[in-house]
Amino acid sequence: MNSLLEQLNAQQRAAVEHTDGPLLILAGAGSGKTRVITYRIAYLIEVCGIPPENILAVTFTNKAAGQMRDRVAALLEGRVGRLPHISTFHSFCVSVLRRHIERLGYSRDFTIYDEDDQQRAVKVAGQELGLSDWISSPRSVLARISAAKNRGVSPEKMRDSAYDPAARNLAALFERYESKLRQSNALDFDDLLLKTVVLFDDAPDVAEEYNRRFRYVMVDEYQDTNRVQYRLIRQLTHAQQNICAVGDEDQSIYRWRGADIENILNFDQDYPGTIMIRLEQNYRSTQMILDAATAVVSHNIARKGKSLRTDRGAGLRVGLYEARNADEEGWFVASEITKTLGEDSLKSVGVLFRTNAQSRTLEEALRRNRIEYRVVGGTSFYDRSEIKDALAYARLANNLRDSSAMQRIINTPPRGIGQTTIDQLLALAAERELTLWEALEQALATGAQTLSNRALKALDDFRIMMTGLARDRETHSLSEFFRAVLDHTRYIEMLDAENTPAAENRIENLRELVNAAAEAEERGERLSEFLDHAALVSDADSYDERARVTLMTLHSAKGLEFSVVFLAGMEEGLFPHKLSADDNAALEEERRLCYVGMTRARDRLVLTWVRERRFYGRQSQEGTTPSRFLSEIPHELIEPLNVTMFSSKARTSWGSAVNSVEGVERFFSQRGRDLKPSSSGPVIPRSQPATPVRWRQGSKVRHPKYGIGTVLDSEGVGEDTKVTVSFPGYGRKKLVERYASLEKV
DNA sequence: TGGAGAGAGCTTTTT
DNA sequence: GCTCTCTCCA
Ligand SMILES: Nc1ncnc2c1ncn2[C@@H]1O[C@H](COP(=O)(O)OP(=O)(O)OP(=O)(O)O)[C@@H](O)[C@H]1O
Repeated sequence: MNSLLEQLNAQQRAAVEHTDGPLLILAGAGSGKTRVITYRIAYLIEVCGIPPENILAVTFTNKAAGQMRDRVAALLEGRVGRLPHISTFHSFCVSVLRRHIERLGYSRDFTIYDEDDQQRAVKVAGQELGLSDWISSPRSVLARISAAKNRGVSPEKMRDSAYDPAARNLAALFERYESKLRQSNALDFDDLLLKTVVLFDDAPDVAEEYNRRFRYVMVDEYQDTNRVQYRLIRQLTHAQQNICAVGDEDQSIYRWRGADIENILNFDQDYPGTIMIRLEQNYRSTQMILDAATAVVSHNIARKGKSLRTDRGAGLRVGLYEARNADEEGWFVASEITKTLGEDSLKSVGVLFRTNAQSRTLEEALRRNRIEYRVVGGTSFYDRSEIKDALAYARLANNLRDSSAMQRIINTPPRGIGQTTIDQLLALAAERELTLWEALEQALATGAQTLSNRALKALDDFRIMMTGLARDRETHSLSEFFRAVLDHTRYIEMLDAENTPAAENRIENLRELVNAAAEAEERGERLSEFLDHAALVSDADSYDERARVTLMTLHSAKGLEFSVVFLAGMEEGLFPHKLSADDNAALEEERRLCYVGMTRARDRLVLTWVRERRFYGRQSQEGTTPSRFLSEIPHELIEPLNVTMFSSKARTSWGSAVNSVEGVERFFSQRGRDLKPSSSGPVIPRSQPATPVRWRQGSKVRHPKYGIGTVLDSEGVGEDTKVTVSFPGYGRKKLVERYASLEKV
């Protein structure tokens, strides 16, 4: 009990013991903010005797929520049966809405629309309004709709303040999009938050209920709350004011999706009597790392500044490596990881980057060096098309009004319902303000003349099948239901017929889905809960602390820590990203992102940048410039690592000269590009004169994943030969002989 | 209607 | 390099 407090420093303890009244913890990276929340929850339960169900802790990601849940459980050591409600903003809102959304005129089995669904809805809205041509990309329209929602702007408000045609078009689309979603009984991600706020406004009794229930509310990463989340927290705490918010203004990295740093800066005005506690001891990083990170973020003008110290000792300087291209960057990172894990196989390594596109090259390098790794984010299990299809069937069976799900699968597998037929249904739906399902029923009932008999038959078969599945949903267990879906829709049959390794892979994934359903069933989940889970746990390959090596974007890394961190792609245009270049506030956000990334490291931090980086595969950008963030780190904190690539003789003669970023650059400009790979490190592949004999153009080859394909081209010799092959269903692939295990047929 | 093949455009970051 | 979209043909 008291041992809880013993594991905290004086300020942290003060924060934990201050249980009642508003509390704000504003502190830098690695100072134990999250730890305070965790201990505070345990303290409230164990020492103050607060029932767990009266405590709510909100985080931004599932990853963070899961970690916090685990830590609280570990602190309580099973002495308390139930755990407090620890969840993300979004899943908290879903749990509220699943109970009370009827008050807003939706039904409780509402569907959560993902990005695909949203795009489909925008496109349909555009078609109905005759604005299809005006929409340059549905994504940008959606981004603006989302921004409006996060600011709490309704379609009506947008329309009333629209003075030019473009703004009026946008407002019209927004309005139609909203009515499409409502008609489909669907909410998008932003709605989950927004509708909860509206619900609490419109139904004060419900708001009261939650205020009474959650006597203690904790919010992690408060600096990244947007306006809607802010209002939600206010609503939840207005009665008791027992709120504990923690955050760090230097780690605010979600301004672009509406996060408002004013929320944390004005906290004491919102909650009179706020106690503010600052934590100034960093427990994570060495002095070198901390100094380097602080130096970078100090370049932000709009910043209060705070002090942070560490007892962890000076540590190693921040490594800096300049690579010729992204491949070499990958090889370098891989060889360093091999070295690191060779010294201590229990170390954790984080490989962080600005954009998801960087991931593939790095992954490839790790794979080739047989390093096990995990990727957080990116395409998750639930993003795969076959899984989405299966879930779309389930969604439609669950909610026949879900037009987006229906549009997705009405002709997958192909069942003779082509684009013309679908267009007619859509037109009918638009004309009579029907859902797609209702349009189908009406078309069948009235025997719409414009549709061929063959099309009508296909539609009727589809209707009968879906009605059957809707019934199965009620009579079958969750896993049986999914089996029925795959069976009755002949989805597996379609994949079987393809008879390719990829199709088998997809069948395997679908089996996995059935397994997941069976597990959910054991936990007592219903279909709608299962679907919520699939919609909300988007980074499904959630962070596994046991994994030695983890790849992810800087944004995903927030809140985590690694013994060794690689920050790849430190180049102007990439980081800071070129799209932030002419907006000072955006640039400062990039700099904070850099601070977040650097402070993830406990013992060692290595920054890498690349001289020539390819974008979209082809266009090679001529000569990149190292990121400005690199030059913002004092030279004495940097250790140039390229030196190790040369003989020890070269190192001594150049040693002092390269002890700076400029020095490294000068060094390489004088030396040219003839880097010699170090003898211990992995071999850098280099292209060789083309003498193609082994892979004749037009010959057939077999690939374990893509099946049989036709050779289009090959370059290089021996094991390094790169063969370009066209695989039916996959298109063109460039494969390196050594890794691809190609077989001649 | 649907498959294959070719071409265009695209990527910042996430719940 | 990848994916969505268009076009052509059975
Ligand atoms: N009093 C303490 N004694 C020992 N270790 C501590 C203490 N406080 C925090 N730590 C350790 O310091 C590290 C950082 O803590 P935590 O993740 O809670 O910080 P944070 O402020 O939330 O960090 P960030 O904002 O950078 O994500 C963790 O490994 C944690 O266990």
